[in-house]
Amino acid sequence: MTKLTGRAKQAEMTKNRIYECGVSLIGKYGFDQVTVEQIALEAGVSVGTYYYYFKSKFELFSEIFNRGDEYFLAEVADNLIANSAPEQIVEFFEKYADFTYANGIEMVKKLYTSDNKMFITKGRAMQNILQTIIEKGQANGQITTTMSSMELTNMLFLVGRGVVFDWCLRDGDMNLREKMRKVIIIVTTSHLF
Amino acid sequence: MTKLTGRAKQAEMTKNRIYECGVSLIGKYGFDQVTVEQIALEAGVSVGTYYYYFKSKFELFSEIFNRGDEYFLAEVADNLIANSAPEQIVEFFEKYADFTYANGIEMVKKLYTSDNKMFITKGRAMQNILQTIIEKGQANGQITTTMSSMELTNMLFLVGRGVVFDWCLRDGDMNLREKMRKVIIIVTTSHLF
Amino acid sequence: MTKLTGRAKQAEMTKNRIYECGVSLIGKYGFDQVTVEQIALEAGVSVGTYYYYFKSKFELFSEIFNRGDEYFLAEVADNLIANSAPEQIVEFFEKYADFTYANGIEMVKKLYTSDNKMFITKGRAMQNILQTIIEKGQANGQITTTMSSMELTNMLFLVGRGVVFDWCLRDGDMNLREKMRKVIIIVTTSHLF
Amino acid sequence: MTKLTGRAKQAEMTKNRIYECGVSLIGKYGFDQVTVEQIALEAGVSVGTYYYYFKSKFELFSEIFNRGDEYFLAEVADNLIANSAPEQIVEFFEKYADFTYANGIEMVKKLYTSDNKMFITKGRAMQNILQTIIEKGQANGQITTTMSSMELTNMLFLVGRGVVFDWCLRDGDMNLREKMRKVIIIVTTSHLF
DNA sequence: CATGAATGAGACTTCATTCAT
DNA sequence: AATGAATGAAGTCTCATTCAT
Repeated sequence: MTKLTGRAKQAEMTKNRIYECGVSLIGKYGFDQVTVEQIALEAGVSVGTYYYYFKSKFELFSEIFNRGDEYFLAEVADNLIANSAPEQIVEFFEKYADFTYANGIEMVKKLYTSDNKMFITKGRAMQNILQTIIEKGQANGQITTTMSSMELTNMLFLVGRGVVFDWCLRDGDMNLREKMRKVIIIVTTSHLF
Repeated sequence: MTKLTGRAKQAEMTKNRIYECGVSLIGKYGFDQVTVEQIALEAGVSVGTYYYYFKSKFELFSEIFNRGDEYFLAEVADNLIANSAPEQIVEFFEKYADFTYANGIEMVKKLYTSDNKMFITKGRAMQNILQTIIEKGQANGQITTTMSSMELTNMLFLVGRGVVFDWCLRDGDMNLREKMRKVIIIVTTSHLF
Repeated sequence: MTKLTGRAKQAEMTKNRIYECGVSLIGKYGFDQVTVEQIALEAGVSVGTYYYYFKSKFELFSEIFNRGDEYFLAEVADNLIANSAPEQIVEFFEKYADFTYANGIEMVKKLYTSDNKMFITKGRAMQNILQTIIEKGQANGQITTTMSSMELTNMLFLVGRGVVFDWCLRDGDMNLREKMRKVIIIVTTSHLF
Repeated sequence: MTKLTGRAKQAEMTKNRIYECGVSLIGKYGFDQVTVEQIALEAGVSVGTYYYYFKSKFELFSEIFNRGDEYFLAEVADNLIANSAPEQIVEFFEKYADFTYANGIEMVKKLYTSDNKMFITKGRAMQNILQTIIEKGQANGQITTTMSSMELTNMLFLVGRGVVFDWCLRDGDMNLREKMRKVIIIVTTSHLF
């Protein structure tokens, strides 16, 4: 089964190996603490090879985020089992918590920096999924229409990020999923929601 | 009680100057981007002098947080004018927003990094003030007792930080005080609060 | 005489393509600033292919010079229209100026570096043409014989290169042909020439 | 006699040591061939110290040129012994040749690159000295006035550089002073001069 | 109290060249 | 004839920290 379709496959494997090692190392020690040399060493390639596949140190980091987003889209979007919109929202954020948790605390810590413009890029997969849920909820009267679906989406993410940020601050020393659930429920059961 | 003239006063002034310049510089460019040499230069002292007053580069950063906490304690604790506990909570977070706002976006951005242990270790003053409000509210039935005052305090701070973090993400391009008010009201009017 | 079809022709075309792209790139950005990878990319071949045709990065640069010399020999040698030797010398250097100009300022800049041994080792074609003119001039008394034809040739080239070098220094911001003409006339009308 | 006036003098000595070693090394091997590490090593300091005194690798090179210019101004300007303007011009370029020669072939080679804007910076000491000579010569009818003093200055430097460039090409294998003398005499005795 | 020269480890990045396919 | 993945030495530069004065 290890039949290699020539160098192309080999190359992809190499890039993947570098990627995996990079993710792992950054996850363990943090972006600034990891050097390109370490990543290369861990991946069993030379520094030059790292730069053959990634233009800079940061590019690998970027890639992490992109892949994560795709993953989330594929796994979560069509697999919500709750019935009502508010319940789906809770479920959504539970998965968000799970997804975050799976990335590892150090990884997430690095991501949760205010300079990370990726959080607020419009049209991100996650945003769209949530907004769709909300719009359906508004359509059948389960969710307030005093705020727009986008505004509500933003607010929920804002709170969700607050939970994750808190989790980071405590170095993961709390149940992310539970806390997320609790907080989101409080918000979605407000008179004003 | 020695009247601060001569060397002692001079020394305090020097330390203060270094501190102010450090804050300003970090606020403008971020902690990692500012060098000790720059701070010293700006303060009109030598690198050696910097190290006479601060054990390391990070120690100045620490000091920023300490002073901020003290300031908050002195100004906010005894000046809440709202009557009910929930209203006081809203007021509290409005002041938190104002205080944050006053620190400047860049400064706050730098502070709002998950590596910043000071959110947990320091800032107890703020926590205590809020917890006291909550406890009074629980005592006279204005606030739920299904969660402990500490748990509630933490949750509120978590949400509050979520708002600030969001503000950072948007580079200050939103009304921090308004958003804070809105979100905190939603939480405190929840069935479960 | 094998009609250049199939592989042989293909190969020559490939080498030519690499050569052209190399010249163009070096002309634009300078030898040190251009990488083998860039040249290969521009030529639509792989790095490996570059090394199949050129032993090193420098070999392409060498080739530039060789081809230039050949070109000069073919075009200039038999096409001088002036009558007297001194006039032919002026005409010769006008063509040298034209030829230089045609190579493009950046290309020439790179060539006009004192490390370029090719000025001495190569370019014999040009030297020979000029020397022949001078010898004829000496033979019929138009040019001094107090210096050997070779010495005079070298001196004239030395001055000619001075003009080109100046042109380089001014980034092409002067009329190369005019200046060349002016300076060479001054030299060839000297009492001592 | 080795009394050190404190650190200031010590520092100056260090910078000078780095400078001297840099000049020497570049003179021997050429700018691109010398590394900062080598210079530091030779000077007996750390790489960091090199960068404490020079902002970049190139800055030392710059300094070489500047100091050379100053030197030329001080030594040559007021020490011309020839009487007529044309003779002074010859003398001037002899000194230019001597000065160039003293800098060492490798050094000069590096300097004689068409990218070196310093050659044509207006108001350079050397230019001014020569132009003054020419203007006096024009004033008392020794030099043509069909060209401006500036034009003549530029032309002479152009030729002078041609000689130096030739000397570089031949790796110093010719008598720079003699050749310079010869060529400049030819130019200054032209009908048109 | 204050200085600032000196350190040196270490970071990121580039690129000519090779070689298995 | 052609590919392009892989190499790794080498280079420039930064900066927190120390210490003799």
